[in-house]
Amino acid sequence: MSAEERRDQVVKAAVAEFAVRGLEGTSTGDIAKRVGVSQPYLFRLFPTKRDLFIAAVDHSAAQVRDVFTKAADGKYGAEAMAAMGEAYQDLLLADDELLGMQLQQFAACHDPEVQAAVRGVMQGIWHHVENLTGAPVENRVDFFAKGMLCNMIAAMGRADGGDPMWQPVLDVLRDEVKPPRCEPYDETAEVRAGSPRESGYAAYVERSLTK
Amino acid sequence: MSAEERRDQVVKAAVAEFAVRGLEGTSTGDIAKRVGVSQPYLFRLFPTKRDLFIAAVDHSAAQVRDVFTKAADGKYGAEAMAAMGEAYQDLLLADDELLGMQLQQFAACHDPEVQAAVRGVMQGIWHHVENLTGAPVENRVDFFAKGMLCNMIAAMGRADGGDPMWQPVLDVLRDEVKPPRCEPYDETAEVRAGSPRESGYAAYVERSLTK
DNA sequence: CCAAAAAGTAAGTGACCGATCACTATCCAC
DNA sequence: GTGGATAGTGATCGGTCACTTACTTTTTGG
Repeated sequence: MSAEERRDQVVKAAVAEFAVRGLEGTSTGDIAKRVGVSQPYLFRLFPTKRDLFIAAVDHSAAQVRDVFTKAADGKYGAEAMAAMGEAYQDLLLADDELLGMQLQQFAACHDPEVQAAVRGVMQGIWHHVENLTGAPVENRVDFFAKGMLCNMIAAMGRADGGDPMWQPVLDVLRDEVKPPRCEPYDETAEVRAGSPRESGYAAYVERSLTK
Repeated sequence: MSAEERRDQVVKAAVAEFAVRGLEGTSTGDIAKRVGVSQPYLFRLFPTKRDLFIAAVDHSAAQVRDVFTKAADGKYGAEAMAAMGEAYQDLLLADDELLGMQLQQFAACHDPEVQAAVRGVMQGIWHHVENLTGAPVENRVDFFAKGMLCNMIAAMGRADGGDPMWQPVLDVLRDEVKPPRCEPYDETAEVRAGSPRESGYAAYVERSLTK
């Protein structure tokens, strides 16, 4: 198997492991065992454990961006954001790993290199949402804030094992995230100067692909 | 020094250490060194490292509740929630440890015992806010969601070292968290059946004190 | 066919970590 | 003062972990 294929496998396994136990709680041996290779071989594919963690962060962020892109396909403005909110909640329910990485990547931000990576990744998602929806900053803040609350509630226990007291909260989130704010915003408003929006969505995707 | 005083010292040191490196990333030796006692002595005060972590979670949650209580003193409804939002943001700016513990406690939720503790603590804060403000669930969801977003942004880098791109986001948060929703809610609305509100704020404080 | 490059591993290494145990020092009631 | 409770420590143990080295196997291009 080529090194590149192995690297992909390793990153996926790393996401699965890091999402549960975090950067410091996961051993490289656990990841190697999941892939089915020897533990030392990981260090030929990635120089350090931290680099592997950052690759896992990048991978799961790319997944989120893809889901947003697909959800918003052909839509714009409030409609696009509604579809994205729904898609994100479905994704959280379907995929534990994504939630775990969200939690763990912020917890690992005490490491400057990880912090820089997380910052870049979150900027990417932020601009991606901006480009996909064209929504003003207030709506995007709301969108992201609700997403973070979803993460927190999911961390405390998924719907089954968890406490039913959060159910009304989740109901509110479902109702409110889908149309992120009740009052519609002005989709014809001009983009403010210096906004990354001006670079365009296509340009952004291209940039993130070539990187 | 009495064991009880030492325990308090240790918990405070544990908050400082755990907030940065998390449950798995912090060694008991680091905590002991910060307190100025030997590492084995920690295990006479707390049976395991995890128990100490949970004590740290409880401690920082009590701090948040205290800040909310003080901020809401003499106020109710929207006014109380506005004061609490402001107090929370000030607290986040003034106290790195609180933010760190917020991040780390959710990341450590893969451990069932930690998860149970975090769930209890967050329920406490949730009901506390409910009792202090009497605000309906939509407003509290908004309040908590914005708080989580604050945590995330702070994790990616505080105002100084960080990226200025989040400044407009913070501005929105400042404007919106203070009056949590622009439209005022009906403060005379009857409390829904089974709501913890019926137990009353004073009763809640008493319960949390005797615990 | 063969040599070089690439894929992959077994066996370690030194450091660290949570927890235990056996021990000492200090205080206080009688 | 003495005996018991309590505060506190040094030494250490079994185990783990990230990472290295030195080696073997497989693939591949000429």
